[in-house]
Amino acid sequence: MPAREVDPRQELPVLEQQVLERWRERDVFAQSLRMRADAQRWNFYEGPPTANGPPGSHHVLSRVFKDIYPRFQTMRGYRVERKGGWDCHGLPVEIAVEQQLGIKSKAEVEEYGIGAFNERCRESVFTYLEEWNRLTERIGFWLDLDDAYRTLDESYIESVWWALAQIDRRELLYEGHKVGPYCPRCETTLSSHEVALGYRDVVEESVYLKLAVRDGADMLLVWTTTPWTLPGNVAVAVSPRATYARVRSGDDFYVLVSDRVEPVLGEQAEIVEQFTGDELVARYGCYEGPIFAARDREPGALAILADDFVTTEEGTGIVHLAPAFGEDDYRVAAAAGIFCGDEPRTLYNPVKPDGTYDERVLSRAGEPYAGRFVKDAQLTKELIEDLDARGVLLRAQEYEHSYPHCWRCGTPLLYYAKPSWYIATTKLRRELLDANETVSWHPPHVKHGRFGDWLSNNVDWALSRERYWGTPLPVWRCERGHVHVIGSFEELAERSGVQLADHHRPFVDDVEFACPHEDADGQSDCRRPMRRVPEVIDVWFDSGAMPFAQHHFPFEHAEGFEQGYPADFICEAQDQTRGWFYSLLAVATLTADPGGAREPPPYRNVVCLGLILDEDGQKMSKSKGNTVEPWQVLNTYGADAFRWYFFTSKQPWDGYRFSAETIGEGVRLFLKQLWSTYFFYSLYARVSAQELSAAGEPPAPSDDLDRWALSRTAGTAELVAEHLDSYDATSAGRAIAELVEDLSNWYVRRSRRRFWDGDAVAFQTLRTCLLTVAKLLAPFCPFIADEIYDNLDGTEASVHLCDFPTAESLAEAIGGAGHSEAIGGAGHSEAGGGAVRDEELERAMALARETVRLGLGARGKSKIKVRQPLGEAVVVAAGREREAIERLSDVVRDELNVKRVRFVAAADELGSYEVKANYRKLGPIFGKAMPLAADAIAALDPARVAAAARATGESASAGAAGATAGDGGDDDTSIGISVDGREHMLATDDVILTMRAPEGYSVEREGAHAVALDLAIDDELREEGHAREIVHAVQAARKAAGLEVEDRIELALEGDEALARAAQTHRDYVAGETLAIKLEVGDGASIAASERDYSEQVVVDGLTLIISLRRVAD
RNA sequence: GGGCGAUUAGCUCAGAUGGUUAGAGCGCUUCUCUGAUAAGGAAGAGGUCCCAGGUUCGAGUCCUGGAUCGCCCA
Repeated sequence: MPAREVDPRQELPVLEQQVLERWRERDVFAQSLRMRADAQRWNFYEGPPTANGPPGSHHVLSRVFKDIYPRFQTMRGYRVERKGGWDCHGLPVEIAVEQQLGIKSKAEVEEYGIGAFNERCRESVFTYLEEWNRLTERIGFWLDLDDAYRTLDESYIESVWWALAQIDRRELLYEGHKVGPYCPRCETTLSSHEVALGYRDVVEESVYLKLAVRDGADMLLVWTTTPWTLPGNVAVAVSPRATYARVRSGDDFYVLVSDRVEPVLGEQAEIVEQFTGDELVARYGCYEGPIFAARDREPGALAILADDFVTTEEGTGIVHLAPAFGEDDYRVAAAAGIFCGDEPRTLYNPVKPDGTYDERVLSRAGEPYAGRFVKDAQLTKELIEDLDARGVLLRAQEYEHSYPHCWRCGTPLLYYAKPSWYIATTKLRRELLDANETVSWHPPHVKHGRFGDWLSNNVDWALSRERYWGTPLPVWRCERGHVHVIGSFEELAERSGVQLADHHRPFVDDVEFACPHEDADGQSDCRRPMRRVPEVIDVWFDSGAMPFAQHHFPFEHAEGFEQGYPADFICEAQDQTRGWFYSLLAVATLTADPGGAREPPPYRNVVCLGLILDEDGQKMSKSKGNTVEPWQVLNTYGADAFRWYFFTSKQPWDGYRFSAETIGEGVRLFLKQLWSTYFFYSLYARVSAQELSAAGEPPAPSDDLDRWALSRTAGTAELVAEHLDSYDATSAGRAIAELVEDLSNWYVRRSRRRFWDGDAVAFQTLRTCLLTVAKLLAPFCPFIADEIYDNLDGTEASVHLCDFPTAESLAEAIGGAGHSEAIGGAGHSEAGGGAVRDEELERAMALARETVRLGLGARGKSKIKVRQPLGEAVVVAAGREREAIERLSDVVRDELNVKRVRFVAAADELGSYEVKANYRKLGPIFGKAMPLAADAIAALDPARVAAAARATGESASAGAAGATAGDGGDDDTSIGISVDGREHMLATDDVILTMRAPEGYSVEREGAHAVALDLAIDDELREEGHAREIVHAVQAARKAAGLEVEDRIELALEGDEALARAAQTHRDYVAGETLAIKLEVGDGASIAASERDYSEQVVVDGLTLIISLRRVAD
């Protein structure tokens, strides 16, 4: 029996708070872990968020998906550790602190002091920790927050150092002088996956330049989208094999790639000569430079080079080279000997690390551009004016493209030559791709699409950051250039004699030790002091190291790490494709231990979530003010509603368009319907509590409706488990919704009377179904599921400590009787016992419901109310369908309110037919001749076809494989058509028969199914109809009189004679339905005004009725 | 410029392996039920399945090209 009364208008957010309180009291989460302590592991990794900003709706999305599968697998019997984690380091934190301090540059940070600055970072990183924890609990995300890993912890840092030392041992760590993406505000290089986070569409000025060749009047046309790089120009390049043209335009001669002559110069340009890029180089060799004047550059000849990287689809097919600002520029210029790649000082770079020009760059007027930020729009304008004044500008043109910006501070990135530490991930490309092959991606296209492509185009990982708040790069170097990577704190302490309590900057920067490398002579050790390089590492390496670093492996907890590796499941938004998904895989591959526990990949299944957009499809962002505040949703609709929306509204990788209202809709549809069913059960179970407990354990259900409900529930349980096993919460959730819909709108609706009557089997059935739904729903909506379970059963402290239901567990729940038979019984089930799952019955019920639907449709057409009984419904069905509906004909009869259900084998018994070809069957046979075959069939006599179909149908249902015609067309039971000189004997399913409405019946049909109602109403039926109307009217009167549903009454009915007669004839029925212990009918029947509680005159079926009633005390 | 995904009713979404008349929920209109009732049921209106070609007897579904949107990469 339900322990508590259920409020039909329960506010779910309030309920959820109560459930949360109960979880805390009963320590349910911890208990769910303890319970599975010895079970097989199923591993989950938490991708660490940063807590220096408040959590938003997109965090709710990822966190509920991170919850549902672990919760499900726990119920399935696995041990699922759920260690939380926090990403603590990195630029986001530093930037937040800089803003607090009103600081804008690295110089100011150093002035403030690295120690103090990092102390502020350490505090800032947990600013919103409390809110994160509160939200995590409130949305029902079970995560071990007390023992969460934190990337700033000493133990974590030491594990990261260990990993880097491993990587160094494999000779994959190196310092490179490369041109890479660089943020001039943060003054640090970024990695490619960070760059990927910050692309934005921008409109910028591009310029076409005309550069005079060394000898002669011809001018090379050069196009660039980055005018700011022109002061760094040292050469130009052409594509060696492309065709270039020498073109006359007015009085000038220009040189550019042939394909671009018209787009750049217009139609009037005249091609004078053509030659390849190589010939161009040979012909001209040099051009006049430099483009901009500089203090340290003399006018002179600059080289024209040829290289395949130059494309000819855009611009002019001639590009300028500024080796300090472009990867290709750097490579080509170095190869041409313009500077020495090993000697960075020979590289011409007029831009300082803060993104401003140095003293060397001068305007035409001789003014220095020093201190101006190179991407500044005003500066760009001045540069263009300057170019014009120098006579080298052909034209400037706005150009829209997407350009990378710093993912945290928004500053446009520069491609900038800077020494930086790299990991040679390109050397492991094969291993990365192989590991990816074994991962199941959801959705699958990520594997060979976005993620696979990314791995194929892998570039070395730019690891170092010239910043402060991060894991210090454990690289020490002596003046001879020897490099040593420290792999543990102990090693550092041994070498240096210094024990650090905190290995962050600045403390670690002061630690020195003697170089352990051999000196050049090979005889003695170097012994020169080693100092740490100043950089910290990319935070993405921190998070990628979490599988082992969260356990302080290999220094501690080797077992915890090894058993917890790899993850069976991780889940993040798709923006992590190049973020955490990559860093996890890369770090695992870099530190792999072939054949051991650390073999990649570090995860087996990835659920990749889409983005959250607002109602209008716009990306949510704080600046647009279109975010949906999670607390607002939680307080209004609750966590279950929020979760349910994310799980079931669509496949999560497709992204969401939503508003708070959208979520509310889901509540009404599903949660309220479930709650209402649960309320209904609880209400009557409590009313009938005494008799039910007196009756003891009810027998196993034998009623078809009960067995149907249980079978549907069992089938759904299997389906849900299957879907959740394949990470498809959407289909699983929708299956639950369909079940609840069936229980509410069919089982309960059909069984109401049994509940009023205290039918123990009905209670047992519905309780079992509801408890099963609660368990199925537990991973989705953990609050409402637990409330229902706790009130209806409560054997365990929580639904989350139960096993996930199966068809077998359901059989046990309703009494083992049927269970053993279920194994023996092969498919066909007989009434009375049998398996819980009865697919035959489910199909039959579906057919019966279809029949009812059609019958109600026919009623609707005829405008005869359901309350008016009719004589018969004629159902067109044959063979197995007929048997199925016949089995459930009581249901059909009752729903349609008819006296009889008559079956006809085919619709011609009712009326006339149309006959149509079954395209699906005949299409493959006739091919091109199909339209002719269809015409031939349509031309057949429908009645004959129907008769033949019936005959073969019967033989088919008797077990024959199909009717094969004997000899030609004279067989009575076969009809042949002749198409295109081909004979074909029609089998039953070669044609589809549909019926036309006959006279005197209302017919509703759909496909081959049809239901007709006999509309004739005789006196008897009419009288019964009146009686029903009278009951209806009295019930309304009871309600108007304010009576309780169980109140007994005295009733008097007076009025039209026909009504009075009907009431007399159906006296018992009327009295019974209205709970009247005394019923007077006829002229003068009434209760004295002083005695009655209520009286009214109503019109029933167009006739007058006077109702008076009096409540009788118990 | 390239890659991936999306585009189906006013809205949110379903539509295995190509098959007869493309579905559901919400919203709207009408009717109905009334002992779960600020619920439930039935019917109706509402669609160039983004466009154009192609393959096929037959395309929302397969192929090619294009458009729009989103994401990602140059």
